Amino acid sequence: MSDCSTCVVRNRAICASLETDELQLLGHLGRKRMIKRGETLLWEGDPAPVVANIIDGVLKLSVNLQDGREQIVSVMYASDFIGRPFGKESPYRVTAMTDAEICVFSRSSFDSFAKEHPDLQNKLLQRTLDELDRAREWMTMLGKKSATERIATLLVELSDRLTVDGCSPTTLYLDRFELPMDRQQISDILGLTIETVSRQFTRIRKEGIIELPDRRTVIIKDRSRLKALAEIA
Amino acid sequence: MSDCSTCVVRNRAICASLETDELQLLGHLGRKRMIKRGETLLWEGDPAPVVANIIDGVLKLSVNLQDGREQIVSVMYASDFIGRPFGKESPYRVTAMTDAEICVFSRSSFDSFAKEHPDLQNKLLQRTLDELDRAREWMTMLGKKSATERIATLLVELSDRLTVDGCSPTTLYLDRFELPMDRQQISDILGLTIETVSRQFTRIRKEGIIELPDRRTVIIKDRSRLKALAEIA
DNA sequence: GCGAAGCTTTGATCTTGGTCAAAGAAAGTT
DNA sequence: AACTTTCTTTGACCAAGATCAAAGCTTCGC
Repeated sequence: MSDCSTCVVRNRAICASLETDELQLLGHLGRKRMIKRGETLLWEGDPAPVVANIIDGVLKLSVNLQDGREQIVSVMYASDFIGRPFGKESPYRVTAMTDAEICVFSRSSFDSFAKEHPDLQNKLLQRTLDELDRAREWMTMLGKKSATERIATLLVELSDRLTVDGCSPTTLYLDRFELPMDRQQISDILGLTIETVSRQFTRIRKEGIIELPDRRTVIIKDRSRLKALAEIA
Repeated sequence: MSDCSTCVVRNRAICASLETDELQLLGHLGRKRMIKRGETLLWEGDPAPVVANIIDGVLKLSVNLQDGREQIVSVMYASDFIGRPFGKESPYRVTAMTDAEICVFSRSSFDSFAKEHPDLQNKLLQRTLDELDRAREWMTMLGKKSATERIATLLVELSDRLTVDGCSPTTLYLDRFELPMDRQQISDILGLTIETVSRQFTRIRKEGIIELPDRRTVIIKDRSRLKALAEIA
């Protein structure tokens, strides 16, 4: 079991909808678990035995094609909810992009707990609606944006979502952060090739908008120009 | 008010989660409404005053960019649910692609009804999760598929979703149907240009996979080859 | 520290799909 | 029916990004 009251994502995860006593009940069902970078939590087509809250780290949801390529359909951060409650198997593979800490529940026990807590279910619905909005924004990117715009969009999102876990205000943007993924994964998120990703990084670096002290670190030097690049035409 | 018991989508829409007497209560809140092709039901950024079930017809959700172009992020069919319950404004524009009939509820009355009917809310959650899966499939298409694959994918989806409204079994696929959208709209769905769409139509027509007796009609002559085309690599 | 294995970057070339332009076909109007 | 308007197709050309290939860098193991 987990001690929810001291959980760093207590107020941001779906658990925020619960009262203290209900939280304790849920806590008895959950279990903290570490997963290492690269480890896969859920395989597509699996009867999805678990759902989870992300406490720390970054995970990806991906659709893997027969020829070995993959499209990453979502990148999830601390306080996000993972898995497919109620019925259905998970249609995606869920893999850790960084070492991560998650709070797992068996699907069946979570399902029945949720059925008895409409507030939780309501929160879950709102989360899912938000997730849907995010997916559709991504669709617009894939449908309409150029390579440069895609890179800029990703960097802006990361600098927003990668804030130090716990209690940072949502207005905080990071000007320096570690990429939770390599170039290949960036290309799989953005629907580009690794070479194009690399060339675009070089390009906006040469324009002085960002710095890349090493392959994983990004420093945003000119946020307003980066944001302008991320916008469409 | 609407007479839900005779509604053609009664068993497929979210209303299917309700008992007869609850259904009557909801029916008092709903109102049938016709909208004409091209008419916009909801504008992006609006305080989204309504939610609705589609009874008949096809509607699109779109993100409209400053330069007048648009990305269509979803195409919705009979029995689908439209709108953003609980809070938030609608981030998309909702427009009829064909003449359509919908069952509208004011957001506030629907919200409070849903709060008191967990089954309905649960159904709504499952719908939204399904919708999310659909959006992510679309993302994979936009990220990885070629122009030909995109066209083939859309035609397969339409022949599946455009079944005669009411009570057709889900196994029915149409081999002849009317496109609910023009070439421009197809290009806005698939993230292509209208010229590319036209060329790809011509191509698979010349290969004998489909026939195009007029600009709106599609006849699938060789479904297995069309399905093969829709698959990746 | 040396070598192997991975990443990442850069370069050269090619392809797909975009852009620009114009002609054909339907549909709507007078 | 003639004319306008709108939608669709086709053609010629272009460009963004993909592909193929090779060279630099890191990282890791010994």
